Amino acid sequence: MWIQVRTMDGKETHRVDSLSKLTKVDELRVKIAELFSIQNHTLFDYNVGLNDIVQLLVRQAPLPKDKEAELSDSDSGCGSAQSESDKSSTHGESDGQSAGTSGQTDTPDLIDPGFGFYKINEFVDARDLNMGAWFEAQIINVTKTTKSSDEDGGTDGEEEIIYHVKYEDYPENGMVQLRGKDVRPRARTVYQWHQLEQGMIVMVNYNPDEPKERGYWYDAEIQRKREKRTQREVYGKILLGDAGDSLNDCRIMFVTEIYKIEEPGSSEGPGASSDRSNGPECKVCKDDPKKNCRICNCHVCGVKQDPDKQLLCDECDMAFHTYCLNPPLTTIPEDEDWYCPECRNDASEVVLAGEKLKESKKKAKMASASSSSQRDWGKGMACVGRTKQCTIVPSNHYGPVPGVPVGTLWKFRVQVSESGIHRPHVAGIHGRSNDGAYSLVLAGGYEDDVDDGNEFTYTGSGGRDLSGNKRTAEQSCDQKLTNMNRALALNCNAAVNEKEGAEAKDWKAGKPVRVVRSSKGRKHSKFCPEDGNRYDGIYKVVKYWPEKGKSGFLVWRYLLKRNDDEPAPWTRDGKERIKKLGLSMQVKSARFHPKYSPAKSTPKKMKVEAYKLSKEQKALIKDDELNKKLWDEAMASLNLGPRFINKVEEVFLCICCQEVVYQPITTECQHNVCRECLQRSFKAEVYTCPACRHDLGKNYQMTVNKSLQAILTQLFPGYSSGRC
DNA sequence: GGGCCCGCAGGG
DNA sequence: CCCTGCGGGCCC
Repeated sequence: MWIQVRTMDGKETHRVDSLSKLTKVDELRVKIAELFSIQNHTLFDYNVGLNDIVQLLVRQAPLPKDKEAELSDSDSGCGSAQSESDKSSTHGESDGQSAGTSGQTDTPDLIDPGFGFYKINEFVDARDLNMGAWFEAQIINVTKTTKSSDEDGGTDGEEEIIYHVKYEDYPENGMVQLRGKDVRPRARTVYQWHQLEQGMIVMVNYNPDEPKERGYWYDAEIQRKREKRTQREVYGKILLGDAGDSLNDCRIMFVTEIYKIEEPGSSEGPGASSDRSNGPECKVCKDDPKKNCRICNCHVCGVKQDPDKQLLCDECDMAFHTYCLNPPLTTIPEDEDWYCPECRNDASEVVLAGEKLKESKKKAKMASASSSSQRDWGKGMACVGRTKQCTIVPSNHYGPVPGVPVGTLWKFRVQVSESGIHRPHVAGIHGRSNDGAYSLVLAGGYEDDVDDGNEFTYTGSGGRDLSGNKRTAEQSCDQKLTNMNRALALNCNAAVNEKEGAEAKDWKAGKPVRVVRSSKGRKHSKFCPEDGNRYDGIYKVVKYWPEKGKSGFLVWRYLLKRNDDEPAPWTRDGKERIKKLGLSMQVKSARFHPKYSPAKSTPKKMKVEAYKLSKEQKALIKDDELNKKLWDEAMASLNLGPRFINKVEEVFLCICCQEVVYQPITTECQHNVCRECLQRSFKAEVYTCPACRHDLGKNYQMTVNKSLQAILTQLFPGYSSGRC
């Protein structure tokens, strides 16, 4: 097996030969580094695209030395830590399969240098100072040095202990010298789900580049956890170390591998070397080397041996010994692709012209399966997932969402989804065919539609050929009054009629539809926003009917009319209200996405009318004496006009839940945290300020800052709904 | 600027 | 599970 590696600019291409299923990523890294004489590439550089299959077989991690002793009776070096009876109790265990124990049976003796927290030869975790992640390492030497005054402001001449470590998986890095704060006892305690609490600092596996994939081990502060019917979710702030950088609200994919951070001096014995880097790759056999596994080994015989004679099926990813095939293969096939007997399409399955395609495998149907496109899919806002979910109202809620005023503007559809105004990621109508439609988006997808603001026509969905994994296409057949089309019809105050449509007897009595106008609709409607997606309020379905669209195919059409007390955004009142509420384009995705950071979103400096605080608001701000400093900071942004509100939001953001503080506790260290968030922290027996770790004491009296709550409620009407 | 086609969310 | 879909980034 070989792979081809090309640089991004395409100038350099090398073939990496003699790889097998068992090639370690580290080995591959070294090979690539040699070929290109550079290091530290990303998957992107390797052209490993989304959905590309990179088969990794995980090397069995060296067993913890104490476990090794339990499992094998070839124990020789670590008897000192074990009693005689302990040893004898492990006799009888077969040593035949100790493939994972790296052949190095001697446990190094720990040498106490006489100072510092760690002994020579001890297994520890050590931080990589460039990326901030922690790696398994071993102490090779401990020395003392004299601190220079420019570091940490330490006094000149003070002694500092330097740990010389070797990263276990990166021997090519050689010896690295680290200070005490970048070394700690090897993590060995996995938290149980119920032990995880908001505010805890833990060690997690995270991949900043591919957040769904396995990555490196970082410290993280848990921001929230959630248990859904089928899955458990933990979100945290990834702490990148010295630079002080952090990534907020990152979904921790590996919730069963969240480690306790061990305190210096807590190690017992040599420190365990854990298998945490990889976890069991095979869910079936849990990487048990003794088991014959037809999933991670040969799919026919299940035996691990002869990895170089195992062919990987390009469809199902299973491995097959050449000699296990029927008939056996004597040579490795030349073809780029190889399919196992189960996946191979034989002649009888070939789809004849005009025949319906067999829908056997979804993957095979995807357009990318047949094209050789090298595009970098899966990045950007088209493909991001939601990072928060609106829980203020259920997904089948009719009418306005509390706290989201008419005129609210979002850059991306995913944000509209997060807000609860219009939940689908792409679809124009949100509804249920046996209930009704809750919301729709006007984005000019159908040119038959007309819009005069107060009234507009809308075209149903369907009638398009979406094969090729498309989301939209030419109209190519008639639409039916099913799915979302039927849902929207049910909003009309009339008995549903799937043939001719219907007209409401009393249109205002129909079910309310939240309407969002998108800038994409601007080519046809001047009521659409210049940019982004704007919530325009409640409309009702006056009537609906089938008609032949411009395409020549039948489409369902709807007439909707505005029925909302909140003024429409394009009216004088509406504009006034938008200004008053300080509504501005929300571009900040909860996901870390520097390209769309708010600072860059308004490059043009525009002179705006300063934000005007009412007398009452000014008084309330003055009342909040505890936060005088913060208010001074916020008030300095009054000249930003509506963006003053964003500033307030930023200044009074709760560090735990990342929302404007609710029922705020103003700590003695001058930070504001939601009462609930702080209580949660205390429940986890963390009695420090979540923002600065200042010790508040177990018996800290939590007093809600009523003045702050009052002014925040003024500035963010309805923000507290759903927060209690 | 237009075509391609991905993950994601939601319904059925 | 599978189907649907008035997004949106990347490539040409």
